Amino acid sequence: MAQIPISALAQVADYFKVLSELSRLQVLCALKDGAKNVTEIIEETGLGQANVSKHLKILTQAGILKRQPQGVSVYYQITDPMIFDLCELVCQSLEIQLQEQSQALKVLDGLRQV
Amino acid sequence: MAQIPISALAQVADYFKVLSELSRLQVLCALKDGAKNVTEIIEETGLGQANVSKHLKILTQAGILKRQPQGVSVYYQITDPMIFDLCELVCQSLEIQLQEQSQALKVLDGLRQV
DNA sequence: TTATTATGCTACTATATAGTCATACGATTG
DNA sequence: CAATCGTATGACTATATAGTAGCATAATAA
Repeated sequence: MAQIPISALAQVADYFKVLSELSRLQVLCALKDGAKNVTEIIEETGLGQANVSKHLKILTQAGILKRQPQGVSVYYQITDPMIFDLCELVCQSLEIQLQEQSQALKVLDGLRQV
Repeated sequence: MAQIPISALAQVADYFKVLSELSRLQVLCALKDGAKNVTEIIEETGLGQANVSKHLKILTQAGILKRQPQGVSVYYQITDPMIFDLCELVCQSLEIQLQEQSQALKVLDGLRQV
């Protein structure tokens, strides 16, 4: 605790907060294979326009997306693919938890048979 | 998008949500060097008792902590040190952002001198 | 210019949850 | 058993924010 200043920890918390919304993760997934404009993101996620716009702003302010106006439309792109490493790690952890739970269920099942 | 089911994404979002609170990160940091009981966690974080207890429950339900009653007190322990890898990655990303921002400021400064 | 399309902005509502107080529970001790 | 210590829980308030509707703005086309 003492070694990590509270302000730094708060920034980390804020970063996680940005990633803690299903809609925003959907947007990030939509951009996984490259830049897309707002309309395309709306189509791919099925979210409302104003809503998508809001989330794009939040993600951009967090430094996760880059905004690139191009003619009439605006393209958004992921700046740091590290995001997907984060998701990867969380997914692995969740999988392990599921495995352990199913193991536990098996054991319980075994006990019931006795 | 289509390749990742929405329910899986929602689980990841929930996981990030658990980590998106400063108080909970403080608790995790307090447990970084090993198991502690609730009283010790309260002392180290400076948070209220009821509050700590609540956060401990959330962290335990998320599978991040393990609960171990021991006599009168209850010890909590981190189950998956991967948490700290996550924080590490986020910190690195934040540092890079800061560096880029300071670079940008330098450039602006240079322009102003002309 | 006017129309159209793409995006952003400003309230507003509804919901979730952090923190706190008071109380309850559970294990140990006398 | 009663008392006490450590922890958990329920009720409550205050705050934050997701989603939405409607309007504003900017770029292009007719």
